[in-house]
Amino acid sequence: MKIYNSLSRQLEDFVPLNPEQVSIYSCGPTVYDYIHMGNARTALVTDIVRRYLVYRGYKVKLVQNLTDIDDKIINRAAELGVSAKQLAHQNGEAFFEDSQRLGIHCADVHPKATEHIPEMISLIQTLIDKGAAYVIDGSVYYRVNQFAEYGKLSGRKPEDLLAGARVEVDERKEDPRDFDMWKAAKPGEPAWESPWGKGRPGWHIECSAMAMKHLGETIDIHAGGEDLLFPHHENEIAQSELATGRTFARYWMHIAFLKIDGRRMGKSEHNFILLRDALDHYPTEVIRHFLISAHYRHPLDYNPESLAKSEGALRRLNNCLDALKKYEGGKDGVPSSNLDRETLPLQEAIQTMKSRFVEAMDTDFNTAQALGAIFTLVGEVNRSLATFDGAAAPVFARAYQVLTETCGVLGIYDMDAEDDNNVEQRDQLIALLLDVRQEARSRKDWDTSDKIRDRLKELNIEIQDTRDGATWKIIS
RNA sequence: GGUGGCGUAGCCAAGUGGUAAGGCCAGAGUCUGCAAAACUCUUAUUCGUCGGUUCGAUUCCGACCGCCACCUCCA
Repeated sequence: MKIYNSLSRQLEDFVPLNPEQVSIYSCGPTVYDYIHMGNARTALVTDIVRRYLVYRGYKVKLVQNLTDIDDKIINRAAELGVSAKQLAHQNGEAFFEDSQRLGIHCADVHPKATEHIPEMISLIQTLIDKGAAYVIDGSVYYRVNQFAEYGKLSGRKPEDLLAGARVEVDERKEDPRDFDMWKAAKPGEPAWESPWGKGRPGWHIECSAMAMKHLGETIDIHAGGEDLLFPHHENEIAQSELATGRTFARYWMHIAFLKIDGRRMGKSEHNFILLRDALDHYPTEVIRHFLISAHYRHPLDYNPESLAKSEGALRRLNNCLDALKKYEGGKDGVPSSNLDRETLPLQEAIQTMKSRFVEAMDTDFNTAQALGAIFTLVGEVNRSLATFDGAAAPVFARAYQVLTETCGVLGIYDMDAEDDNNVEQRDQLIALLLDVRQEARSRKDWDTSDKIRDRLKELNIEIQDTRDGATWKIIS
């Protein structure tokens, strides 16, 4: 299994530090607003990485933080006339709600910055003791020139960082590259006690402290949006590695931006689509399919056309799976050797699909390629479904199992879609109507027949007349 | 100015030093009382442009053109 490591800028074999448990830290959102589709992409990729590792037999511990104190939160709270704490809490809850609606499983730990102040203070103190930080007017700065490897993640040299930089240089800092780990409190701001006076943590220190607390000094995979590569992740490395003398994260994964109209979807651009709004318009699986239709390191453009394409693709997948479902768990009846020979191509297609899926996902989680494998099998199954009818049930059952298993890793098939108490009665009523309609049809009473079809359609139930009689499905 | 990335059919998107997965759309067909839906089939001699290396390049190298991102908060 290979992962592209941003640190080495190449594909590397994935070998977890502890074979018993893979540790993953994912940079979560700053909760001053609802999350948008770009945030969703990162969260979804992390979710699928985790699901796939589990599928491959690993145990995984995933930690995803929430930044619940920073300038944006303070400013937004002031605008709204609520406390920063309250605003962060509300948006934190909304974040969990939205994530869940996208089918993202909860992380094992969702640490919050404000609940780890002691750990951060301790880490900062360690760095001060090592001469890697200094205090000015109650704020603590990291001394970048103490860390020889600074810039190793982003490939930036000290001179690069100065020339043409758009940073407003704080004259008090020893070096323009130095960054704050602890911010002295301004009047009226939320603040915590510290050895350097009242204040609050800087952005980068929280991830260092929380990742190390929950996953140890060295973690396997650290993931986040590509915008975090510099300075956020670079600074996390500087803080953590200087403090512990150990490698902070072994594999760095950076998820490319979601774009809209060809430009980055971002909060500062005010061009974002909220995840919850998208979820109001499209099913979970459609949005997931869209977000994984391109490889995670490639930009993806959000637009209604692309979502419509995913809807079409999902329809194709669901039709196939629905047709296959009736063979689910079919007893392993031994097909006649004759049939066995005839279904050999399908049996091989199933095996091929599974190995192609694994190969694709093994190569840096290539979801686009994995989808290709899945849809290739869908075509094979559809052809076989027409050819073999029900006689090849065991093979169809196998196809169903493999397809649901792989689609389950990607989260693009909702097996329990209609798991509802009223379903049975509804089904019986519709069956009754179809019965009546069939009688009308045999009398060539097309008026009655069509009336039943049309009226059901008004109720979003669509009839399809097939060779084996009428079937129906719910449309939206 | 520095750093990184991208440019594959009408659209989206994989991929490989040996001749282009998959999806959407479109066209044709099957089915049907008519439909709808579904399914099947068809759709890039070609991978931004120009050079180079090679028996052979879309894939490697160079130049150029176009687009994007990071260097300030943003996943």
